Amino acid sequence: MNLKQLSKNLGLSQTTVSRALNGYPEVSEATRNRVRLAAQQFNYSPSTRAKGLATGKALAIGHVIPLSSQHEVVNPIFADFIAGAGETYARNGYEMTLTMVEDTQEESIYRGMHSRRSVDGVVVHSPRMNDTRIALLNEIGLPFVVHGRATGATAPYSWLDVNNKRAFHRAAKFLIDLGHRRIGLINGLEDMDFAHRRRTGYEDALRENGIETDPTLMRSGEMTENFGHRYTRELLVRPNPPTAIMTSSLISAMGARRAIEDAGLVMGRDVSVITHDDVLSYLGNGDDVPIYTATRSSVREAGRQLAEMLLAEIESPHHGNQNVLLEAELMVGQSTGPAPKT
Amino acid sequence: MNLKQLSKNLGLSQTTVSRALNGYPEVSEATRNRVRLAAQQFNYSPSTRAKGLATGKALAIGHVIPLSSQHEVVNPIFADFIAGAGETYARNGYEMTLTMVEDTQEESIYRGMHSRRSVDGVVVHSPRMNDTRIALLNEIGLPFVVHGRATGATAPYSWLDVNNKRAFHRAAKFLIDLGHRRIGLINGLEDMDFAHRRRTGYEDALRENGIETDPTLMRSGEMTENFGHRYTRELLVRPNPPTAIMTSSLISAMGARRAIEDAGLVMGRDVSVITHDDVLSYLGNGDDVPIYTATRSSVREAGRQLAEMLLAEIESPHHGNQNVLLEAELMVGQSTGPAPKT
DNA sequence: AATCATTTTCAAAGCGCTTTGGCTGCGCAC
DNA sequence: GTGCGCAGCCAAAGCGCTTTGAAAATGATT
Repeated sequence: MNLKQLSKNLGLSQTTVSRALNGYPEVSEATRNRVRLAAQQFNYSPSTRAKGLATGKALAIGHVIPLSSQHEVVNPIFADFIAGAGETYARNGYEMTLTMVEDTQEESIYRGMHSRRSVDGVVVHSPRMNDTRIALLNEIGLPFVVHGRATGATAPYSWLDVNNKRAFHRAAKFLIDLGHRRIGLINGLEDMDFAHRRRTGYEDALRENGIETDPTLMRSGEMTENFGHRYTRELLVRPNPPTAIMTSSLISAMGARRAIEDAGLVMGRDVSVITHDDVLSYLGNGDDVPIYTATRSSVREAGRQLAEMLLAEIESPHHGNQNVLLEAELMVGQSTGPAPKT
Repeated sequence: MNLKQLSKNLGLSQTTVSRALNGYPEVSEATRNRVRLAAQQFNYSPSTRAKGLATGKALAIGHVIPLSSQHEVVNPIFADFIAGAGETYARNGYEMTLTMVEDTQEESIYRGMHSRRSVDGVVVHSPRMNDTRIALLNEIGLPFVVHGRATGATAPYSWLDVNNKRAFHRAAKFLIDLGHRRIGLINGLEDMDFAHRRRTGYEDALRENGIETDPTLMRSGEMTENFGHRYTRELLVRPNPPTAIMTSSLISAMGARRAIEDAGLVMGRDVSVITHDDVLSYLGNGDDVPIYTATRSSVREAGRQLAEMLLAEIESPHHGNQNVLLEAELMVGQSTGPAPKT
């Protein structure tokens, strides 16, 4: 069923039917109802392609997910982020198109999206330090919002981010207050902007409290379970092992815990752990009392909000850039305790 | 830059330019090269929408991800599955559109996709027992491939599945051979078809070896860490606790391990664990020696293959249905050992 | 009853592409 | 020199919608 057939059926012109369905005022309520009913009855909905052609809008948002070319790891937060964004799109009649791409080819993907006009805007995921995508998107004029920020980007742009620096600052301070002096950091890849900020927060807290930072206590890598395990093990066999460890994700925290227990130690007593928790739906940090003390911020909620920002930007451009900084909560769980006296 | 401008620039008709770019033979190689060069130079690529309108194809595949309406859990395998499928689509010039939807509204989503012709085909995720989507898609004539199977579906359809029944049968047999008699099952939601099959494999193995199945040893739910933990704890405080546990995902296995250790027991010595492992990129089951003994099958590879099946179906319909059954490997890790003598 | 202002409807153009059905001009056979 | 086949190109229609500009119907006003 298409517009032509539907309007013939109703004995109306395509114009009228189109207008009736799209809520234009120059159509009487009586006919509008008649049209709506018929549309429903015949299960008519306008072809996205034709509509897009006629209006010049794609009614679609692109998400380009970079796969780090070496590791081929899919960041597990995407599923939840996208679920959040998807809710917003669905409510507003937008589609979401997903492209997974090696980070080396991202530029051509964005150019392609723009020149074939397949999306009205894009979400930039996992910004790196000095990310080149921002300049690129500004240049080609494709609306976008960044999930995170890109230290080093010169032009202004819209973003939504968690206050990673403050979160890790607070977490480190919390450990210091408990008497910890040697605190390990198991961070995400530090060319990622968020990981860089987290390290800064951690280092600032140490310095402000008169603790020298020790590069051998910090490590960055893909946030997998194995990475958390491997590096925690390395830390624990040192002559002077840390009494506390901060990790960038619940998954690497689980690896850390495994290493702690492998070493015959008890998490929260012998070694404290604080992690960042993105509140992924399938992970969960304990039922009532959190297992891990954590800086917490829902990535799904971030997805919802960011999508709204992007749609607003698309529907009324040139309203200036929007910047949203979400604060993470510091939730105390069972994984932290006073530094053991040696 | 659009076709019209490009052809004017070249002093050729739109027909010729279009044909040159799409590789039709009625164009001389000389002009074809000239056109290609110019297209590249002006960064021309045809509008997907216009192309779609003209050809009647959308060059897009829809993935509809059901969110269980009660739990709002995003199954973590989607990220990897979609990464796999995305590779195939990218290679073949297809886009992927994603819709996250409460399972109660799926039907209208599929109907909508079809009537607005926004996709050429869809992937059906997480089939349930007696899934109604298969009949629906057959009825409206939208090409599809199911990731999994739907026990109870009457009409034939294309699917790609892991041999879940055999995998769990083998795993249970493996435990029985080690002397285990009381084996717990922590399964996914059993209205999901895969979970049902896994239970059947487990039960068959018990019965074939003269062990009575005990419903109080089995439980099904969302495959979260917390679920694995909670139910393992329940099992372990029973008067006659199981000596082995099978779980449906690495994540619930991690929860099970946590409960085992909370109880002061050692996994692999006091309680054996076997899990299914979907080989998610960020999880990893140990580095060299697997931590968990597992039935293993890469969901990412499944995504790649399934996407290929779907594209084949779209490009040459009526070739009959394709069915692919992947076998899971049984990888022995450190989480299993002989049943403790009581 | 005639006029005018609204309201309601319509025909047709246009969005950017593909594709059908010619048309042109060249080389070859007769 | 006429005719034919073929390679190479083109004009125009059509895909399903929106939107412009105009016409028809209605109601209010005198």
